[in-house]
Amino acid sequence: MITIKDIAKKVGVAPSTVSRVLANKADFYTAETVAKVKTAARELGYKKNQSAADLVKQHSNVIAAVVSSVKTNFAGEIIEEIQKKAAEYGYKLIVVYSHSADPVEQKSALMTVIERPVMGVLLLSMALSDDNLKLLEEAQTSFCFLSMGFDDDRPFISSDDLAIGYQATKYLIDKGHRRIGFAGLDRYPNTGRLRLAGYQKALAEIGVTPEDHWVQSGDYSYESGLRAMQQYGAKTDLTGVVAASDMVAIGVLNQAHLFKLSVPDDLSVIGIDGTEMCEIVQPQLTSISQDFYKMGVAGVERLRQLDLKQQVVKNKQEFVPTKLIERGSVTYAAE
Amino acid sequence: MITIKDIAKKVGVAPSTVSRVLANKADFYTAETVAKVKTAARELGYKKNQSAADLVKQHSNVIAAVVSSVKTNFAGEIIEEIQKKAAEYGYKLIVVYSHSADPVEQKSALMTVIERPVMGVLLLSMALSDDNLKLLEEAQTSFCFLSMGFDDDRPFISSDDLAIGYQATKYLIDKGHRRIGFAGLDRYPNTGRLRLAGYQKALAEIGVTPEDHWVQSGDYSYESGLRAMQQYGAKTDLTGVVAASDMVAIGVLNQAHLFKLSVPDDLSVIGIDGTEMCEIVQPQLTSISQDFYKMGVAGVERLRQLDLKQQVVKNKQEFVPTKLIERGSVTYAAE
DNA sequence: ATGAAAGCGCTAACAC
DNA sequence: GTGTTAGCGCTTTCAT
Repeated sequence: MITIKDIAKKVGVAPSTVSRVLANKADFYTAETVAKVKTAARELGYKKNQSAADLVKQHSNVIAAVVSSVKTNFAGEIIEEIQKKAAEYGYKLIVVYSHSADPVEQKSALMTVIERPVMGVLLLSMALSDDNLKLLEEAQTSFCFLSMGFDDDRPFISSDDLAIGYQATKYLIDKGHRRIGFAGLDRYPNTGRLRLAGYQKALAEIGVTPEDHWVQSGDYSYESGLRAMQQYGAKTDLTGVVAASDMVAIGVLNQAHLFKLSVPDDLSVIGIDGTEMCEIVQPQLTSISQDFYKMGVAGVERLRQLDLKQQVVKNKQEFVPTKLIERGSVTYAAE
Repeated sequence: MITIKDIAKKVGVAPSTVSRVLANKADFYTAETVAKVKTAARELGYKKNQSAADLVKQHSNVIAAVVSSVKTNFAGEIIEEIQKKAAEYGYKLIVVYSHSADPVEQKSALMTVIERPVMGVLLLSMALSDDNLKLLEEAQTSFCFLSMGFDDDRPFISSDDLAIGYQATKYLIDKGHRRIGFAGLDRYPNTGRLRLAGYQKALAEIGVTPEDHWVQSGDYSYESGLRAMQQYGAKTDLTGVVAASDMVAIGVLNQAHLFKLSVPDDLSVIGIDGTEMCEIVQPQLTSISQDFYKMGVAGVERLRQLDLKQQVVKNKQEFVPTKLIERGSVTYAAE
């Protein structure tokens, strides 16, 4: 491995000079030195060990994103936003994946990022176990949860999941639906519980108590949607379904299709997330869009504020607005 | 920041002892010491600086994946495989994203991983510019390209893209098609050129010369598929289309649908990749499946061999077999 | 079984 | 402008 010492020796200067030249510090050295150093670096195939630099500087410009590889597909969209915003500020982004539910794998993913110098960590749709949250809090690293809210005091930027559940359900109610299912929901993380609560609240307002089989659990995946619809059955008495994610909605759509049910005429379906998938399926999917752009940007900004120590985080818990986009999967209830 | 020194001071032992205990080195110390050290570590909220350890050990157990965020969606599948296999060997995985086409962004992504201690880097569907390839080669880091082949001597594990193009086209030909389009192709990276060559070869065998407008360029995205089909037009004389990716195929499908063309009756469409999307769309998509499982596993294995220095890489360039999965988007040509 | 000391590659005072 | 020195947090001989 080639180090600055090797360059220093070859050029006949001190390692510190090499360091300064290569770091483009203000030009406190002759053009000649610069040229010699840079040439030598190139010739030797020098590659900086940024970790060593971070070690002495006690600072890194790497943002880490820990992403739950949950079977919905919005992660890509938000990662792209984070990356773009990070690049604007000269931050790099590394991503590690974990399954939201398994604490051991969670810990491994978390450790991967907090055991090395990172400027901050963004947790994407992660429901961290208590142990792992403690780990993170003790790690002396800035962090912020994205796209998942909590009822304790940890920092997050998320959609208001209670509102989402409510809004989706209310929308179907306003279209005349009263027998409305909720499909593909993962009750374990907060997100799921809140969306369910919103659903129940909207139904309660019109005096409807959901029957047990109306709510079908799952894991936000396409398969969950398929299964939920299979449970509802071809002769379901439901006229509308709130799906826990777009992928679930598509599963419901396809299984309904297999049952020869027409969406939206026989069954209205509304998704959650507003991913690109909505426009790709037939019929196009009416969905509650989460503002992934805003979440990504706000996440990076927040880490940046902490990095700059310009200000303490205010507004630690922040909701970003959602928007219901009407497409073709919902219509008025029949009767 | 709490270091082993702090623990050492608190417990009244040397830092080296703390290091040994915490690293679970063979039990060359009393149970009492172990207990004291571990307790102190917990109490102080000690967090290891793995980078510092890597620095002295001159070794890391992190595999880095550089992923081109090209608009096809197989990356998730292969990353999952890599992660699983890596975990088996105790390696961690970090992922960085880049756009395949922009050398500056490529370089930034590449630097992010080679400037720190990594055991090896896997390049996923990345067409590295010459400059950046040189950078990588000089970095003294093991690497291997995945899911993209090359005609120089760099190491890769990929599907045989020429064969893919040929196989897809030949399949349509065997179904009686002669006027066959190729949609959504990115000619820039090798992958695209090879698939196109395979397509041309298959057509040449039956004495058909593709007309200019049969081949529609793109970037593997859904939108590319839409656009390609728009170019072909509602009254296209094509009876079959080879799509450069599943997402392109779906774009073609949907635009055909808008044109009131029935797939496969009016137009047969075959995709490439074999992603989960194939089963989700209507009609289900016949596609050439790439074996992402095998690529992920083989990539990790190869890095591991290099890491262990057990053997030099043989079989540096390796093709993994593809498989044509018949679903519902192709049928016999009409006439 | 544990301590002392050296050093990984780099940067940042502080000299000169 | 550039060299000297110290040290980031950790591991690893080599002693004892």
